[in-house]
Amino acid sequence: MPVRHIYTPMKIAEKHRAARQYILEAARPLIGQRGFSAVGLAQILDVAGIPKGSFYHYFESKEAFGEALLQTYIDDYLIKMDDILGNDDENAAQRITRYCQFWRDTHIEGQIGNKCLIVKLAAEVSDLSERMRAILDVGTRTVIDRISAVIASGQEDGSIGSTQPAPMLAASLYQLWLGSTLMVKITHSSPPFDHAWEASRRLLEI
Amino acid sequence: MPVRHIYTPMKIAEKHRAARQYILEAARPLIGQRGFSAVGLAQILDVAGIPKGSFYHYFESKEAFGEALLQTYIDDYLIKMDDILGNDDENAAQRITRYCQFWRDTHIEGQIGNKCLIVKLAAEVSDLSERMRAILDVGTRTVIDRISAVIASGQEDGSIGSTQPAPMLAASLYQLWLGSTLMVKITHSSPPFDHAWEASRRLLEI
DNA sequence: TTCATAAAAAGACGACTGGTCTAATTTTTA
DNA sequence: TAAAAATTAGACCAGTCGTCTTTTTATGAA
Repeated sequence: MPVRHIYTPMKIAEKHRAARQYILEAARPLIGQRGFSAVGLAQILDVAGIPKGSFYHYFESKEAFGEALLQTYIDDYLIKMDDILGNDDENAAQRITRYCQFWRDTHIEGQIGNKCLIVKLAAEVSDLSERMRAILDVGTRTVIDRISAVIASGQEDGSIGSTQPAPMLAASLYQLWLGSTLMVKITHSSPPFDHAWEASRRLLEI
Repeated sequence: MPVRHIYTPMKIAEKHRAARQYILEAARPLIGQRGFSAVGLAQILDVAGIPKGSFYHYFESKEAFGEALLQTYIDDYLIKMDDILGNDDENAAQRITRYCQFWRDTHIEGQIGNKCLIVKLAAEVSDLSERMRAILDVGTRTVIDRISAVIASGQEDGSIGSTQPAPMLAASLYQLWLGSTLMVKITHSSPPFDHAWEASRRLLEI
């Protein structure tokens, strides 16, 4: 690489990054509601206020864009998760309870753009793109690991009664809530969340 | 419309019904793998061996076709369910076990065309078509009701220990397995089913 | 400040696929 | 054989993703 002066390239790089972010933010509610394949790039870019022709300056392809979308969603989700599960004033059972409540709140009726992209896209994307599937794989594994850690600490502090292996309990809980969210989508009603919560309490013995 | 004689329309009606059936059968594996929106009518009709122009003689629209697809899938599924759950030689716990095993077998790796359309389409279709959502709503409700009935009989015959309300247990189980199937899709591995089964045993106390 | 150069945006464009509909053809009935 | 119905071919237009050239903007040196 040739020697070159350090001419602050911040402005350009910054604008580029910001535009990328605009596109991802504009896409999230659209794709969260209609799915990945069903939403065209034109519409996303229109909402983001970025010209169609510029898309390939920010993403290599629609699939690469989908990967970035999932990854940023998961990154954001993990931050929120840490926020909820990391509260050290509460015992583990209380933290799990808050997480379940957070899950419910995310999917209340009326909310249209903020719902869980994992629930929405898992079935569609897993058979569509190996790379997007891999991102979901790692992402859900991470989420389950964090739940598992809280459960393990609950088994120590006594707030969780079940002596089942924490990773297994965590996986079961995550699956249960994943399924309940699907049922909420199908039934347009909230009882599935009530059932998930009741079953969670029984499984954890809290 | 002019008066017309009753000229035995059996053959025509029969052919019509058969063609409709061909289309639905051809579509099931395609849509089961790639989703509803992602599969075009041209491809479905191509596989079915029906000219593209004829589609609207069999279905009013793609959405009406989707409704029929879901309804026939659910009807077929309920028949299989009755077959599995209706075996009177076994007690309720054994019948539930067989149903869970059936669920697993349906989603083993390698199987591509026969997987559960409800899992595949729930997230996509619920936000896309109110009528298709309603079919899924009634369909899943029916499935859960049958599971509930078996659980109730298991609580009577003693093979199921839990005294929780059967409808609630049934809903929880269904959600759990729905979610586990999503996780199997994401992870390309079967442990989610193992976790679902273990959690099912705990919830039912069998 | 001015200018040459490089980076980025713009939007038309191509090749294709989507669901739908009309006009023509084939088949069936009287 | 003539009338009617059922079926089909093909056109249609809106939409898809991705590419390409032109225009605009930003940059660093003189």
